[in-house]
Amino acid sequence: MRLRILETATTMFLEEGFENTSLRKIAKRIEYSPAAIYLYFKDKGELLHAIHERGFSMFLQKLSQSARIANPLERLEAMGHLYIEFASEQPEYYDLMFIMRRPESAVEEDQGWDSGKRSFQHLKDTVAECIEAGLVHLPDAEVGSLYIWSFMHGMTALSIRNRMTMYPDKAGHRRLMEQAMGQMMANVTRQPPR
Amino acid sequence: MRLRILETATTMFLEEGFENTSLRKIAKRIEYSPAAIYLYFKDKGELLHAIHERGFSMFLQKLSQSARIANPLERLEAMGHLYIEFASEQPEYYDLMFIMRRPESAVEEDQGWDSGKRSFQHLKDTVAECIEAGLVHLPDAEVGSLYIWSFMHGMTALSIRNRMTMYPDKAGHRRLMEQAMGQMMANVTRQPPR
Amino acid sequence: MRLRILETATTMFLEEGFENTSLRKIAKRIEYSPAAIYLYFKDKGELLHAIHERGFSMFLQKLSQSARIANPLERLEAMGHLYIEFASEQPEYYDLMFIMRRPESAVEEDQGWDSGKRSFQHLKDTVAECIEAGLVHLPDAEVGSLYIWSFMHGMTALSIRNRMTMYPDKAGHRRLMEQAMGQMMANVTRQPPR
Amino acid sequence: MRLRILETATTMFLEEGFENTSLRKIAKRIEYSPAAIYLYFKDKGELLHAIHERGFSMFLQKLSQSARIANPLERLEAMGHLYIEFASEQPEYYDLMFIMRRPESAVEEDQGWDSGKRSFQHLKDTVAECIEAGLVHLPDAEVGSLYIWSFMHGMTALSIRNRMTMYPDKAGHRRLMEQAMGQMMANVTRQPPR
DNA sequence: CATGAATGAGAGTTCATTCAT
DNA sequence: GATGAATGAACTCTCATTCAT
Repeated sequence: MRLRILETATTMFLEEGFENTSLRKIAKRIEYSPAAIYLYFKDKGELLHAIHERGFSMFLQKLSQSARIANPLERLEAMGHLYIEFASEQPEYYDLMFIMRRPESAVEEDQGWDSGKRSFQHLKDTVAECIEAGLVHLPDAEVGSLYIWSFMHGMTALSIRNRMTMYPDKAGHRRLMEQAMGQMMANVTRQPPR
Repeated sequence: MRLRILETATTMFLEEGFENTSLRKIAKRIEYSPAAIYLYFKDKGELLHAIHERGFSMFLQKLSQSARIANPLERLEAMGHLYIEFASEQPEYYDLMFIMRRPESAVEEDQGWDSGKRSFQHLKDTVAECIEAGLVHLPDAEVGSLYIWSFMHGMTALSIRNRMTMYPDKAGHRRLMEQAMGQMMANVTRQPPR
Repeated sequence: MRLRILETATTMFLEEGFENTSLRKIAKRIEYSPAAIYLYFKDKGELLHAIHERGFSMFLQKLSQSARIANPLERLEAMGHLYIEFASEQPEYYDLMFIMRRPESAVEEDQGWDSGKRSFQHLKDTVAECIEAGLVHLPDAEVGSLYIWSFMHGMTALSIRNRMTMYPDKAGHRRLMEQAMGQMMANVTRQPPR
Repeated sequence: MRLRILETATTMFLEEGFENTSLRKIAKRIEYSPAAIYLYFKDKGELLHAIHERGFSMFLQKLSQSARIANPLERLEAMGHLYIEFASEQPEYYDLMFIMRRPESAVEEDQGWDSGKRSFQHLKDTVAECIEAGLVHLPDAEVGSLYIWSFMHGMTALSIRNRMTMYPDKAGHRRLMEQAMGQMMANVTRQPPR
């Protein structure tokens, strides 16, 4: 069924890369006929889209675990941890959602990216709260949240796309990221005036 | 000639991705026969590799413009500007060098990534100097430089791969990035104790 | 269907040689698309292998017609006739099985040649019986059967590969072969002492 | 020069097979340009033809070593040894001359095969002498020589094209062939009446 | 609901050959 | 006498997709 295809496809996208994953191979793996996939998805693009959506739903759910934290700074920090957690646990989804090239058409219509926007808005709100509460050294929620998100994305993207080979132990990346994030949070937090 | 192929290929790799760029299409675009490419490059991989090298050579040259700056903090800042400049002016190369999925084989042998490591080392040295001079609020050059690079990469990668559509004016991204970088530098710079 | 491809391929392998027979040409001849062949055979090698097996199955079946002959000498003679018959009726298969260059890999693993060995063993057994019964002038079944097989193969190979043009009437080759075989049998058969 | 190309080509035909030897590869091996070959040979066919001729010239020269032997039976036996010697020492030439498929055109015009015919004639003459002298148990020179040649060719062809894997030690084939030939000669030689 | 059969398009790559220089 | 540059045609093989059943 639909879910089965989705999961197999996702796994294979990770294992072999998107471009190297053909419908044929997916079909063979789940022991269905290639044609069967077309009963559930119009074409390869739609399959991709569905995975995309699923990924974002998981992502938002993950982040929402921080929603109940009252203190905005603590919430911000929690979001960071959850972000790293998601990227580490679901690199294939992360890649698909945030790194993989989007088809030109999708970019124009900004299709399937509202979840992305919502996430960003969520971050922005939290940052704004932090600023208002004077907990953070950022004069502008807009730029501030771009700054934070960029940093988080940069780390994960470098790791996922194998550009952090100066730290060859890939399993250790997560700890590294946590450390770097600690650094960032320390810098962002207002300095106690002497 | 060789250069012509290289440039066309680079452009096309960006436009369509590595996997979707066929030698045939490259050949057609430069109005050569597919076979002609093989006179200059052993195979598709070698072509990719050549572009890669060219990109890094341009990148290192760009960054080296900051070498003559004595003050390490100023140098660090200059490097940031140059980084953004490179990514804006040569998004194809940036993508190829830092974002595009690397063939598994290349990852294992860490082929063609020494330039990458050298760049990172360069950054690390500068950060270390800043720390030593007490110009910067980072307790550790290793993590500190990962932090800075991640941030820089994150911004450019989001922009290049069309994940910053909440700022629809793509031409304005560069200014945004400069602002965010300013923010980062401000946060990193030691606060004057009262 | 499968059989159709097999037969066309066999014919073409003979006509043009294995290396000169492309899947494309086979496909065109049977008015299918090249891709269709891959529905039935994994690759060109498998196609070759399938033909090979079919050939040997036909060959063994042909030879087995002699099995019921009790007298070993008569059986040996019958085998000779059947051998010539097969080579004349199925020169494509004969060529493929006994003459065509085998891919180096197949040679090393001795793949698909067990039938070949079985046939030879069959011959050896018969020769041994003849020797035991004193019907034949050969002191050794091993060398004796190599001798006989070599002779049979030599004739057919020369004919199939067009090295018997000193007898331009190709249709007459079969009769010639029968005669030569008669000669061989006469020589092999023990001479009546005075 | 011409000879250099010829020799390299021959060697490569052996090493890799005729179909797998391209002009490019030959050119690369002798460190000439592919185009250079065309200065010496009209096309690949002519190159092949030249090798063919060279092979036959070597073959005839080899066989001619037996010409001075007066006793026809001894001469016949010597020819056999020389035949095996040639096939063992120059399997690539033997293959080209006696096994490799001839282009249809060559077959029709019987091109380049006069040497082949001459060799056969030579054999036939010797056999005829043997018969006349009553040294041999063959009632007919025509069929008799076909018989002998077929046998000799069969052995060598089976060995060269890897159909004698029931004797895995390829180096030992030559001894085997000599033995089998001994057998044949014994059978052919008239039996002493009682 | 599912498949078997089929295909057109296209991939990377190699080849024999030509021709201006 | 030799080459560098180039190509058209062909190769094996994979893919996304369709459609009758």
